[in-house]
Amino acid sequence: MDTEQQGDYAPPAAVRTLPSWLLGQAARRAHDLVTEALAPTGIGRQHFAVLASLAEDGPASQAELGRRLWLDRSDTHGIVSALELSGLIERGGDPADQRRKVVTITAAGRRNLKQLQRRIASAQERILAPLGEREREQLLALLARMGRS
Amino acid sequence: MDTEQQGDYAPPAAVRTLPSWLLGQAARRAHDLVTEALAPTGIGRQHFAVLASLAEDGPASQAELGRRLWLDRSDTHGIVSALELSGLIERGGDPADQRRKVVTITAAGRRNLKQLQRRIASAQERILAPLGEREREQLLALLARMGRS
DNA sequence: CAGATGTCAGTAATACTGAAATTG
DNA sequence: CCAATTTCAGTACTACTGACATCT
Repeated sequence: MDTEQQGDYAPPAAVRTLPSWLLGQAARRAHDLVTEALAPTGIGRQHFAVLASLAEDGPASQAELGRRLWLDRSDTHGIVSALELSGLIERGGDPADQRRKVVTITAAGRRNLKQLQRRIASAQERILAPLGEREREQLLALLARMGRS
Repeated sequence: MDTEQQGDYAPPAAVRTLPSWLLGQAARRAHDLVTEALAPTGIGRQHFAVLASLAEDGPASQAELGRRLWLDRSDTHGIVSALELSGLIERGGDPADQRRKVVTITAAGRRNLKQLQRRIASAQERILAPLGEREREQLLALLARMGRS
């Protein structure tokens, strides 16, 4: 209840100018805006990612879903379970490999996905609001290049 | 144990191109590199921030420290307690206001701070490694402008 | 037997909530 | 009486660890 950045106060330059700190602040703000945008739907960020992956890249086992989305196997299990309860995905056995459970997005899942994408898009808009069009492209290009090495 | 980004796998474009997702990935990487750089010292990121704030902006009550660093009052208490145990700060009563405890950095704290700053600086170097000098400046300028609205 | 998969229980780190006690 | 400060206990979310049973 105190973390909200206020009035005149600011961290010292030794903190405020750190790339890691600036990234953390921006990411936190982005996280909060997306979470807030999704809140009314009862669906979380990871759930959205799973739906998007299934819609875009097709059905997959849970383990493969985790690999696709860089999620822990253990966490993937929980997310998929919740989505199954909501009827947004189906979890069926794989005849070719009886260890696997093939996860497929349902019609309801696809329908829901579009709603979610609209909400998320508007959150992105708010996140990037302070920047102009050219600056947004710059930022995204720079961030995209920071993934490796 | 599965979150590590691997080989050919990648999230779908609907996720991979989201500003919020890109920020999250970059921030996570930055967080991990800083944490790793500080690990041998037994001192965390927030502890560093407290030391830096005290060194740069002078002594403060715990509540004011929290305001300066955008930390929760409750968490500030824990961080300050740990730093006191290590002898890096001192927590003394405020004669002018007996509710407050004035937190001051010690000589050992200042000495330690320089070591920490070196470690953190080298982490920043690794974080920004993929970018050129001009690009680094661009990125930081853009991030700095995303704090408000 | 090694390796992959799904599942579960539990931990760690961080951010947050709510409240009590003390003092201004 | 209201507000600020320190402190504590507990919650929520996310990421992660370790283990087990099942199957290839």
